[in-house]
Amino acid sequence: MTEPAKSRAPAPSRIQRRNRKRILDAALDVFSQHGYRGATLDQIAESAGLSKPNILYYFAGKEEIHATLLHQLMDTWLEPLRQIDPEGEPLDEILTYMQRKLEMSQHFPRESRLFANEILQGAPRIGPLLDGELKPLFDASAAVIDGWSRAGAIASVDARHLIFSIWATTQHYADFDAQIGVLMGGDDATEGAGLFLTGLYRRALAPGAR
Amino acid sequence: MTEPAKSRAPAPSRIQRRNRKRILDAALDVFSQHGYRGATLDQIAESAGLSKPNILYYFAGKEEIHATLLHQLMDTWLEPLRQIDPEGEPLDEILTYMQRKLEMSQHFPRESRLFANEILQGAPRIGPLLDGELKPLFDASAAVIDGWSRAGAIASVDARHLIFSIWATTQHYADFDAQIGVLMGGDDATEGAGLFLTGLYRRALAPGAR
Amino acid sequence: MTEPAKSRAPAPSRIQRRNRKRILDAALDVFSQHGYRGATLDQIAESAGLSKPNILYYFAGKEEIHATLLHQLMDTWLEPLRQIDPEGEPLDEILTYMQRKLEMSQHFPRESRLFANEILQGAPRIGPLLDGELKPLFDASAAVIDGWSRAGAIASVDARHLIFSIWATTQHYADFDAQIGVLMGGDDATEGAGLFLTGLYRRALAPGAR
Amino acid sequence: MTEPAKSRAPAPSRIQRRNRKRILDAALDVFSQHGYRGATLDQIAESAGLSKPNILYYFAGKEEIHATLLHQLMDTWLEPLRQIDPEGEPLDEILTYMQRKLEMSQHFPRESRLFANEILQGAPRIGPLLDGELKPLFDASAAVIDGWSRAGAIASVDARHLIFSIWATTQHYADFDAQIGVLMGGDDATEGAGLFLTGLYRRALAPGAR
DNA sequence: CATGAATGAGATTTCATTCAT
DNA sequence: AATGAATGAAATCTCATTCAT
Repeated sequence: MTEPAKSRAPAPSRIQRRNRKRILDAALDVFSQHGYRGATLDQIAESAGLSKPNILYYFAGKEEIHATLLHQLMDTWLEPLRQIDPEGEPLDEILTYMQRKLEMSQHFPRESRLFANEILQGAPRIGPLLDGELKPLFDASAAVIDGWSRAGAIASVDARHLIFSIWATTQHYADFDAQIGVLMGGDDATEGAGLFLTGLYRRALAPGAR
Repeated sequence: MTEPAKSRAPAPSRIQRRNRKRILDAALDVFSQHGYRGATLDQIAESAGLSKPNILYYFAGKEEIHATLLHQLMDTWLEPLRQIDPEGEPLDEILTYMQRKLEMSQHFPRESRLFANEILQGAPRIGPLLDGELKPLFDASAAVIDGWSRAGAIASVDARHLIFSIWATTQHYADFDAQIGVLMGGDDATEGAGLFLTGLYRRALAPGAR
Repeated sequence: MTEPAKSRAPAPSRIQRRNRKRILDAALDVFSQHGYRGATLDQIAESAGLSKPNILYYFAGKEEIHATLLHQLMDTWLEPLRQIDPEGEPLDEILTYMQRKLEMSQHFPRESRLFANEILQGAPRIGPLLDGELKPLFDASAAVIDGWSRAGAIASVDARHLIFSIWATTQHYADFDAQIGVLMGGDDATEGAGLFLTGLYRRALAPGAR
Repeated sequence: MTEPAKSRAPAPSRIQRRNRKRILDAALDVFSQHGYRGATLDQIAESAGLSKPNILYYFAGKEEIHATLLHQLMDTWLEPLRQIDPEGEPLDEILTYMQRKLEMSQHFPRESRLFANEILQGAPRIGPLLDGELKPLFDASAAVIDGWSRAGAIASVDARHLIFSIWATTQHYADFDAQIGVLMGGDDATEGAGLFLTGLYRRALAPGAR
């Protein structure tokens, strides 16, 4: 007995799923490198190995592909923040959070650049998501950290700026990779970044530090 | 008593200077907000209050306007780095440098975003400048700071990553302003940023810190 | 029994072939009449009955259409020269060659004008073809004729200038048609041209003529 | 005693005459090389060493410069034809005419190309001149030559096609110079052309030739 | 006489999207 | 599910000409 067709939302076939993935992957490449306006459907189609009209069979338009990417991104992006354990050892929690963010930058540089591009241009397409998804989580996390700070478990800092600084320093390795590549010559920045940032935040957040 | 016109170099008239300034200012607006590809001459012309062909009377094309902005930017951008005094008090020098960079982000957010946009997309147009102008200065400054670090005048850090972190944290306030605006609600980030970063780097760089 | 499609080379569809032909035909009209710079894609599109972007769907740009025409032209253009038979009766061979060139002028005046336009402006786009394709054939043909001349089979002439004169006199009827139309009043120049040129070259090349 | 200003047509000053000459000379360069549509006022102004508006102070527009050149050209161009002496020795007269035309091509190649360009495009701007100036002279000259031909003073030829052939062969050395340069390698075509054409027409027109 | 400044009309080309199958 | 063909809208840039002095 086969399932009766309940809704008209056709269950996506394997091919459909595979093609959507291909398109999104190609689009991530292209959008993260050229920005929204600089990217063309031709480039995406070429990179995905599909025809242009076929791209538009799966997505209503350029905008929708971009929006889909940003939505998918958001979940991944916020995951580390969610994992901060208010009951954990404060300094460890923060350092671990920083480390996770750094790893995300290193493993998902395209996502980082896609996000940076969007914010840089005033978040014209992601604005609502920031307010709806990011802000509550941000506020909650900042409250936790502020609690630690006031309790003397870490140095006295403004939690919101602390979070900003962690975002900035970790994402920098993805977003400004072109500059880092030039300035580091042949040296790899990956390992040094982790060591440096760990030391930086450990010293800066050590409870009792002046 | 005015200077007699000695040289035959076609001294730009007052109108020329004014219009070039207008154009560059308008272009800075537009490029920093939409990126190179997203910006249109129409927008620039509109914003400059000049006709489109008139824009092209002053600059050979879109690319030249962009290049001019990036070149002008570079000088301003590197100035704080040049002002680090190898003979100064190490911690002060670094904190002052950070403070200057932060002020630049706050006073020249458009320039910061223009630069970020360019790097984000792989520095396709500014690449040579990075290698020719930025790298030597970067290497020299890093050497000075590394000297201080090895001498124990500041905590033991990798100077190159320290500089990256200063760039990242200070520029973040300009480049990610759209996000910060949402997350800070109505609060102004300006003052808090300075206090936070000063504290962060003071503690992290204090000599003798573990 | 049709050929099975074996190769994966993107065989141009019937529509493709038809449209490319239309475009090239329209472009030949326009280019031969207005020259490269004087021709516009608008005119070509209008004349081809296609939209302007559709023209650019088939050819990468104005330049490519022009180049395609010139390349196609070259083959046709050189055919009569290739047909000179070194073993044939010399005077006949030359007169037949002249006659063929004259017929080409009369049947393909647009091609002749396209070519003339290009050479007139210094062969900026066809230069390499002249050197690579035309010159070897020209040299070979001149050598044959020079052989005949030295052997006394025709009058003593410089073969290279003889060829130039044949080109000049025959192509003149296509290239300077506008002038000829005015000067001949209503009379048709076609028949007279053949008779005149045949007589001219027969007398001028007759062996033994002083 | 100076001339009283009689008419309001201001007598052209020395500077005016010099500048008009400069402009026409520059325009001849540019028009003959790029054709009417391909030429730009910028190029002409640059080549003349004058500003663009100043060009337009002397001539009402691009069209007028072109028209002026064509009118000036016509006189020079027709001069050799006028010099054919109906009372002279027929063969000499024709050979001398051919020689003069050839010299004109060699001394004034730009004029030849300007004219060729115009005719090639259907004589859109010189049409009336052909009908008004050239045709009467052409008809008269053809009548003279036809008289000689019928009288047996030269071989029996159609005078009109004879004139066309002389035009074609002589102008070819100016108009198709780019092609001739390639095909002659380093050799100079000047001298050979005269010898060849003299021989060609002498033999072809010798009275009594079959 | 001369020119720096400005522009409207138009040229080539790009690109997201739609059509037709 | 897929694609070759087609296009309207818009972007960059050119150029003859005009303005204002």
